[in-house]
Amino acid sequence: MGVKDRKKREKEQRRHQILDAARDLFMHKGYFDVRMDDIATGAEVAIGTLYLYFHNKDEIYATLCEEGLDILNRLIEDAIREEGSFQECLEAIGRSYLGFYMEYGSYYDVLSFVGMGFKQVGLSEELEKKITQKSDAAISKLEFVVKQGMEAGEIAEGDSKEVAFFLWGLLEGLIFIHRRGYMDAWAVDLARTSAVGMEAIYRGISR
Amino acid sequence: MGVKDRKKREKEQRRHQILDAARDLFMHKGYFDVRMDDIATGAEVAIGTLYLYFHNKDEIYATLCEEGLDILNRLIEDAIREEGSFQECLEAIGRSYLGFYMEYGSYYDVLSFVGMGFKQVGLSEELEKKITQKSDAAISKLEFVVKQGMEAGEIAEGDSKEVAFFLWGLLEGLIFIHRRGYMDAWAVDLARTSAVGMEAIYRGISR
Amino acid sequence: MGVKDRKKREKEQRRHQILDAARDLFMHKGYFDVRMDDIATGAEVAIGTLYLYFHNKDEIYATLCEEGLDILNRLIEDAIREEGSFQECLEAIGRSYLGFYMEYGSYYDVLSFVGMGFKQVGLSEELEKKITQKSDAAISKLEFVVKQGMEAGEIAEGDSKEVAFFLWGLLEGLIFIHRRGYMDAWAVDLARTSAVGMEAIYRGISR
Amino acid sequence: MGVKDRKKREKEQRRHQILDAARDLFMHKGYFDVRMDDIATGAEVAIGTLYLYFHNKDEIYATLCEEGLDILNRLIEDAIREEGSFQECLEAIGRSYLGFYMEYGSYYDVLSFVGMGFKQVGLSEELEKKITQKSDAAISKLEFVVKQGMEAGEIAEGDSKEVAFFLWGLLEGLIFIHRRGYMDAWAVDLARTSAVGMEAIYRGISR
DNA sequence: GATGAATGAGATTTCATTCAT
DNA sequence: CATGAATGAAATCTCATTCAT
Repeated sequence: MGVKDRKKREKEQRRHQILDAARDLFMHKGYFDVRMDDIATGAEVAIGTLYLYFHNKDEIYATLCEEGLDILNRLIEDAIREEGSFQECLEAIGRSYLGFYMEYGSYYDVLSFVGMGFKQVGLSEELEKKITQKSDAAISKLEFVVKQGMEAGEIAEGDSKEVAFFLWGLLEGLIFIHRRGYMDAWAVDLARTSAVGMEAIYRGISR
Repeated sequence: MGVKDRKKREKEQRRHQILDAARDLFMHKGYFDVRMDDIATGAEVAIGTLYLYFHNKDEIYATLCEEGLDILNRLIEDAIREEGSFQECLEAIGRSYLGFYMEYGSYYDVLSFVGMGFKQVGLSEELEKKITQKSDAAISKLEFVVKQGMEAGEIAEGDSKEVAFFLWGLLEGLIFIHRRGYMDAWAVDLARTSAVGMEAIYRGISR
Repeated sequence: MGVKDRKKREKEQRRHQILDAARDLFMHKGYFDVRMDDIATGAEVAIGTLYLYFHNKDEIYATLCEEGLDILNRLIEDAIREEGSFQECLEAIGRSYLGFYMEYGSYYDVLSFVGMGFKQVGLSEELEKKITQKSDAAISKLEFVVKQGMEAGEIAEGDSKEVAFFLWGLLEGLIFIHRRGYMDAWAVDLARTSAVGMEAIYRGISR
Repeated sequence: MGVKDRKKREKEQRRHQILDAARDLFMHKGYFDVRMDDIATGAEVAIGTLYLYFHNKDEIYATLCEEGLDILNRLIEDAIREEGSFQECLEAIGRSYLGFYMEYGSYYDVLSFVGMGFKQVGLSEELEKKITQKSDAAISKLEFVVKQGMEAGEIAEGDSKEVAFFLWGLLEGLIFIHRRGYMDAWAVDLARTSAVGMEAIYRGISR
């Protein structure tokens, strides 16, 4: 009994070791420059062990993508759940998005890579569907918040989808730029710029 | 003499053939899925010939990046040169940026890949410096425009760098999202969303 | 005491389970395409258990070969023991050989593979010796029958070894051809062809 | 012009180098124990070169099979073409078959392996069809000879297919036995045994 | 005695780059 | 200058065997 449990726990642990090592490597070197050898070394297991837990390199990668999206969605949901005005909600979402990027940067990189439209990462259609689904979920939530803001009269009427998209675009774009290193080079702060930008938009669309 | 000229012309032409083939391939298949063989076939030259014109695969790639950035910078300069109010200038820049993405999409993809922050492309530091330089040039121009707008009293005083960055961020983010296919899936128009978003920001920061 | 007996019985049983599973797999998929995992699954034991009963994969294979040869030899002995003329004896041997092939086809395949003359199976010298020994036993018996036939004046004098070999060759060759599927393709019956062929030879060598 | 010709000749030569090395290795070590490395070393080329001439290991193997069958068929045809009595023709065919085995033993091994019914060698259906076709051609020729012998009244009437099969079986079986090393062990000569056996059959079926 | 997770050597194949012609 | 056959390092994945529990 206890033995079985411990074994199961150990297996789970090993799986995590592998995913942790892989995430770290994918983040720093990108999908193509990570060798299965590297992951094995990083996880302190033999190469063969990797294939005991995952079918192939792509599956490791795919698993990381899913994990990342789950975290992101949870963060956004949390941000929305907290009640408050549209403005407060917007701020919360922005903080969540940035928070995900700052705290789970490795996932961000992993996900970006998939999203780039580079088809070489032979992800299964299943995963692609999952990613789209989970991303759609995030957009839906944002649009819902916008709609509520309009209905409450807090912001001007308009195409809620469009508004949701440019809000998302601002966040995504700033992170993208930060990721490339331009903000550090220009001594611009991501959080501040994001806050100021969101506020500008808010003022631009509020009644 | 005429002979020398012709030879030179032919060499230039051959170089273009190679770059054209490479750009097309990199755009459609991504850096890693393009083989030197493919480029040679596409350019209708022998594989060895590629190495007469470029040191290696990365250099071909690097040259394309530079070309792309040159075009982008030229477009932005053109947008700024046309005189007018800050608002008009902003709109012109937005249109230029989007225009670059729409008309020179292949360059955009190529550049995005570099921008991933991943080191996997293995580009030389020299190229990285060049790219940073040329990107910086673009930001400088944008910041300059913002500063002028502030000095002219058209928009509120503030950190011009910050404003420049979130304007850029909005454009970059919207393109990024569009590139991933989400806009098509949600039936949202890139140009319209961009215009509406920019206007919102403008209202948010104008006096 | 009963306990010890039961244990011994269980061990013997387990050994059989393993051999049964292995024979079945080797027959259907060939030596190289059978994994130790497959055998373990088929025998409903853990992979480690295989190594409690056999040193390695080859030993399992070798054991099956021995079993097969033992059966074959027993069948031939039975055929010879029945008294009668040389002709009757010859017919009985032919029927036995074919019977072995038809009823114990899995052993036949297993043995053929060894007989390929290829060293790739990597069997121990010990096994090779055993197989040769047991095959030699079969030939000896056949030669003895031929010699008796000559001495009895039923067939012409001659090199009894040679005669034994071409009798064996006919049987072996027909089975080989049948095994490859040519008889089915040409609608030729193995048993009949063998009988007719043996009879032709008999007539050719009988006084 | 001369240059092109020489290049072509060299390519053909290299192809032969590879096939020669491969045939030798397959003969001595069997399909599975031959590594692409071994073939490359044997042919004195780099590993990559192998893949310039053949798609994969199986294709090398397949090419050897075809070559072997072509040689065999040519030999049989030659044997039949020489006019003469059925008996003479039969002897000629036997000599040819044995000759193929003795002189082109490597091909024999290669072909036997395919014929064993081990499916692991992932030969294309195309090749399998070719092999069947070419083997069928050989059988057809043999049956034709038998039929002529019957019509000429040299041998007794009967099922010509059956007769053809047991003649083939005798040859195939003797070679098979020889290949396994039993003849050497028993100091029996293949050629003699074959000749005596064929003659016995001939006597058995002649009028 | 039984288990099965872990091991890691080793196999096939790819492709950027070179260099003799 | 142009060619393209040859190179060989390197990557992913398999599977017989071991050994701690």
